[in-house]
Amino acid sequence: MFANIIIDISHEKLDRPFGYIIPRRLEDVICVGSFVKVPFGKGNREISGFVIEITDETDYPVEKMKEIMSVSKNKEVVTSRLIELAYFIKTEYGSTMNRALKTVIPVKQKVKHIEKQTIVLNISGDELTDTVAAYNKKRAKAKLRLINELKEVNKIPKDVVVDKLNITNSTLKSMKEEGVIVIESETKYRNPVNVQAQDEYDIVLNDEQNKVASEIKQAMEGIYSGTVLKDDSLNRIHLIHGITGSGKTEVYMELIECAVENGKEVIVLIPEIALTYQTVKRFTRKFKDKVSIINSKLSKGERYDQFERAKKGEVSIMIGPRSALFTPFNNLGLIIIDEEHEGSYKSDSVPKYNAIEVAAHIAETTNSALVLGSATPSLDSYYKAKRGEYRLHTLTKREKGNLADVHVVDLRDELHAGNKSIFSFKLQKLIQERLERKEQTMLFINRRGYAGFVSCRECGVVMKCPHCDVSLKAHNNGKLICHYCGYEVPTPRLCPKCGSKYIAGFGTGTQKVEMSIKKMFPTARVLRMDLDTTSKKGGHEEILSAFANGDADILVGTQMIVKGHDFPNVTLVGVLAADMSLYASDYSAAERTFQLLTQAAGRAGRGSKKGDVVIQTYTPDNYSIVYSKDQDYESFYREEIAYRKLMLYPPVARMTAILMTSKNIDKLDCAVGVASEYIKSFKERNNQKMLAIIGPADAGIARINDVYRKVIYLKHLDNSVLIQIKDNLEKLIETDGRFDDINVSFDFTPQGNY
DNA sequence: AGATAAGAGCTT
DNA sequence: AGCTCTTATCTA
Repeated sequence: MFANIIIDISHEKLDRPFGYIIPRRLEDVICVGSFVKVPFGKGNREISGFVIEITDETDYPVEKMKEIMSVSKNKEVVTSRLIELAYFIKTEYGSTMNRALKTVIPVKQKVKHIEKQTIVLNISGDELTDTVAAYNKKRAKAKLRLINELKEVNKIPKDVVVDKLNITNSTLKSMKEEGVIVIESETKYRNPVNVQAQDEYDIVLNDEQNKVASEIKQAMEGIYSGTVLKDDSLNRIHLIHGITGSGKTEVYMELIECAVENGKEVIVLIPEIALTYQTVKRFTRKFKDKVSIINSKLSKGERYDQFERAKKGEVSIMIGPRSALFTPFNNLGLIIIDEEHEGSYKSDSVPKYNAIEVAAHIAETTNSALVLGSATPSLDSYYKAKRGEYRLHTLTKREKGNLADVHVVDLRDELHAGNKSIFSFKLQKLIQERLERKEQTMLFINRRGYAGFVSCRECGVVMKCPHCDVSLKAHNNGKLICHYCGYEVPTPRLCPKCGSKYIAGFGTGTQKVEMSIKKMFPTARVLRMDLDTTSKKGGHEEILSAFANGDADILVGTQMIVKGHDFPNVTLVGVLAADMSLYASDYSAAERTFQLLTQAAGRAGRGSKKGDVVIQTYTPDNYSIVYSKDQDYESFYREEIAYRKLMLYPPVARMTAILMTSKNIDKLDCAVGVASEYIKSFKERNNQKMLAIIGPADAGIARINDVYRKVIYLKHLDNSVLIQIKDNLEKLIETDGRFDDINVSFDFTPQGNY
């Protein structure tokens, strides 16, 4: 017998199955999905691999074939269903089969080869060069790269975090042995959320919820009984558009119950940020120990255990972020994706899969229903629903409490009225009221750090990161930090260019808001929540529960505070600079602004008390601001989709971003030119009048970590044309020497800009 | 010539 | 990716 094996090395040239002989002694232990060790290459070095097929015939000469050495203890590491899914992800999103398999299996296998590490050097000068030479006899490429990096680094004083290097683990080990202090990127794990059985759960659905639930349940019964066909997406995929606080979760509960009663298993995706004890409790109260939860803070083992329990049938409901999609259930019947508009459902590392698309594929192959829910559906999903690809359901009534009063404040008027603070008079007055009434306030700002960038008022020079094309952000620990590569320097007291002492921060960040609040309302107890405080204190949950317990009067934070949390005592929400996200120059800026404001406004007045929302802006007439005031999704959608139609933007047309990066700017310029000429000639040759080519241009951030970035956008109504261009371009890139040292990546669903 | 660095090809 | 064999480049 032979086994076809995917070698555990992620490289295009090895991205195919290799045949191995299954020795007699292993015949009973090896199955499809086994994780094995095999001899590979000259010198027969021991490499791991996944068995993806077992067969008794082979094209490869048996006498040249090697034997499998050993099998890992647990027989089936990946189920056949997940191998198929990995193949889908590989072909759909472009990655090696090895990498696709790894995204799909429960335990993140150790990445053997290149890992990003932060290193700190405690040596300099000749000593440094000698050290590097000493431990790098063999690996020419790694060595060269390292030396180049280190030469540059030499200029920087010792004991300073210098850079993030791509180095192999063995090099890292040797460096440690050589006495170089190496700080590896830390991974923090926390204990899983404890699932405790609680008293029976208080659910009575209102008419509206009932209607939606029974419609979807009817479709589910149809799916399970086989009357709904595989490609009947209208019955298979459902979009629930329910305003904030309309009780989507109650509907989910009802649907989950229906699936469980039919002997089916359920996956519920919730954005990581909303995966708090509060959220999870609602599920465990109803479904008790049938529920399992995973989050990214679980250790590999803990996470693996939860997936094993699902595989054995010990649990039937899995709640988690994006990766919970890969729960190895044997009898899946329902996938729910809550807050489906959330950006976190799109993977940002290779393979860049979209959880909604993958879920749709899983639903089709496992005969399950897919339910998407949001108060502010993504334009993409709503468009599909309108076109009859998804079934649309709406919830218009707020369960308890009323929609808050939304006040839009024009910041230009405030300035004219002599208000120099970052809080409008209206907001100040309302905060004061809340403090007196012992109610809570949330203040939201779309930035972190004490201030934005730092510049000299004398000569105008802006403090920039030496490795990235972005300005450094000032933090109140006296340091300037690059938010892209982590580079940090102490804040200079004098301008490094002209020596002026008038060097100061601009803009407003969460820290500055916190300070200003404390100054203006000295008695107020303020909590701050942003990337700084959450990483320090080991998670946002701590801050949120402190706020929920009433430990503070005001919560100041970035995006993360507006997402799906339910604080009954919050009656005031302030959005300090609503336009901030409008300035992003990509096509979905208005969509994200509308989502953000609507979700933020939905935070106020969840309890019995009336709520107020203050939106401060310089552009009060912008439609994303006007419609969010009344939570008028429909009108926003109509205006936004008209714009997308006019401009040929997604979801009306398909778009591809071709991102090209290189350390060498001249080579990059040349390559980008070649690519763009090629696409233009493609357009001519094939008479593709509808193909729009934008660029090439610098990416939004033109340089990150000393790597230059350029981008070309393509738009077309027909995605297959874009794929054709991609295939042709890839061939060109492989053969044309002008693309050496150039990294090219294609993104077929670009969100935000590059 | 001899050493060494960059390049190309292959892996079952 | 990592190993080995091949070719280009450097040192006197």
